[in-house]
Amino acid sequence: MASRNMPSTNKRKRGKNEDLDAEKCKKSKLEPGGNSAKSTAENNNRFLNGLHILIISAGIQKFRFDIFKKQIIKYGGIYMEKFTDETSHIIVDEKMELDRLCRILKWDSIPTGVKIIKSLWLSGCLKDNNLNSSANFELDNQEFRVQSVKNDLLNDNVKVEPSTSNYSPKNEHSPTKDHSPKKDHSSKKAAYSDADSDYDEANDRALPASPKGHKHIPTEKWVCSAASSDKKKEIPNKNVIAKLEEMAKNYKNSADKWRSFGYQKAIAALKTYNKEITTYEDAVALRGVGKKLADKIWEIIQTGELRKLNEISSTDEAKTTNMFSDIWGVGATTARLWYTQGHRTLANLEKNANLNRQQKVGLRLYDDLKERMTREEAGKIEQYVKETAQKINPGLIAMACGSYRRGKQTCGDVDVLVTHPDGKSHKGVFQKLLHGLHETGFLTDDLVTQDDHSTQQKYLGVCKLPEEGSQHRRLDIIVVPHNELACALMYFTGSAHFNRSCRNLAIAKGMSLSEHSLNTGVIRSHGEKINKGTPLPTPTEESVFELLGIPYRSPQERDH
DNA sequence: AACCAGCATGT
DNA sequence: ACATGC
DNA sequence: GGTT
Ligand SMILES: O=c1ccn([C@H]2C[C@H](O)[C@@H](COP(=O)(O)OP(=O)(O)OP(=O)(O)O)O2)c(=O)[nH]1
Ligand SMILES: [Mg+2]
Repeated sequence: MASRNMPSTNKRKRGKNEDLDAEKCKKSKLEPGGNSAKSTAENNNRFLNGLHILIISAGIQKFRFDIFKKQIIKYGGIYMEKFTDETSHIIVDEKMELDRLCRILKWDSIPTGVKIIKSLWLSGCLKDNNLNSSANFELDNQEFRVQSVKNDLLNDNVKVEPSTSNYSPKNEHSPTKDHSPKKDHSSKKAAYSDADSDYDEANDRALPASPKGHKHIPTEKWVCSAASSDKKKEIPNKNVIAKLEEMAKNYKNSADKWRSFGYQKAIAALKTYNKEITTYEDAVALRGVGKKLADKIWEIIQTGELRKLNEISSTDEAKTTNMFSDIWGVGATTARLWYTQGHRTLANLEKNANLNRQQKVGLRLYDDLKERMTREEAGKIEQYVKETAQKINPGLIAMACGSYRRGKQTCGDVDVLVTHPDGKSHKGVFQKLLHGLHETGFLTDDLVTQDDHSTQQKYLGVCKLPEEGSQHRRLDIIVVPHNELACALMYFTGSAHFNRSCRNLAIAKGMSLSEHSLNTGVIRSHGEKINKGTPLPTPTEESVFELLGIPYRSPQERDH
């Protein structure tokens, strides 16, 4: 990411890249949540002042990488996205070798005046709050460097594996992989071209790929119609899914959202593939599962464990940031900030960290809000909101969507949609409804709302049934105009994965789908919408499916 | 190397 | 602008 | 992370 760039001879390019760099610096200085007195004091010790530091990401975990980045800026250094002639320090992984570095940076030779230092140096500096000597961390002397570079260039085809010492995961994998092919993957891949109906990248592929003997391609060709409807007692690949979900969570909480996204997509593919995966080939044939994930899946199948996961999960960082991220209102950025500030426990957080209002609620109700409720309890909450709404106006429609509408046996929260058939009486409902729900003490805490309710579209809060032993539960309410009901229902029913699939399909068809409308004639340029397009009439959910060109799916079938 | 959904609210 | 969440 |  922050590497592969121009030879040292090049002056930096003007324009885009510089803007980006400047942008990044600005961003990182705006730390969320404010800082404690302690860290303010730390900020004054700008021991990295004037240093232009480039981190080579290869071999360095994203988690550490991001902390480095943030801390460099915090302590007065300049974080560099790419190598320029201003670069003073290059931070590399402990296992980095000079020839590899040269290839990464496309260097013919090593520039002078640049220190190439192992990352432990930076770790030490940050730990000691001091610019330590880098002598013990610099890579070997120059003559050696130049030579090794030359050798590489001569050899031309340098595929030198960086993993010289220690174990090499790849090598441990490949032999095992060879045991697997009990299958001839003759008709394995992609027999069908589902270009037209590519409604979910992961799922569309998953099904067609599975039937080795199934001649039927009938309607199941679109996972849309059959996908998640059947609840199984035995979930195939359960352990694999569990491990990958942990990986996804770890990466999410280390702010590597796209890596997490990749895992989640693979998980979705596995869930849709209703059979036990037994071979590497099985796994890699799934859309959304590439070689690296197939390797990991294979390892889990063979050993029941994933070393990479054990490695990550055993770290203090992962444990702590995962715990912090379970607080409502605390995401990856804040969790990691608190970690780098030295916080390790929830109790410590309460006393010493800087929490916003939502996070204080989240922390206070930590245990309750982590739990899912039974479907039955969710039904009672829906009913409570519905009755309160209809006391205000009997014509109001209120229904639980989300996991409840999809028929799940447990619900993480209750998502209530409110509208009115006359197309206008939904206005002003928030004010009255929230007042009604507060009045009885049903709502215990607000998380996201609006003071004057003038343009409010959603309410996120906490409620508690008036019953013995009831727990605090998350409640989401949206109020929508009746002409947006279909799209709002689609959105609020989900699942989130399902929504994103539909929206991806919409993009592919030159449309755009949101909770408000399905627009056509959308023009995008460089990923950005130039023209919002025009809303299509969508009287029913069915009409949305039809306009998207996919068969209707009941809520239960949208549980991806 | 770009893309991976689109939006509301809080700070 | 960014973080967080739906 | 994967796909295009
Ligand atoms: O990133 C998201 C999250 C949610 N939603 C939609 C789909 C989802 O079904 C609905 C409600 O969100 P919630 O987080 O409550 O998910 P859920 O499907 O109801 O699951 P849970 O049982 O955890 O509440 O909002 C999205 O479109 N994108
Ligand atoms: Mg929900």
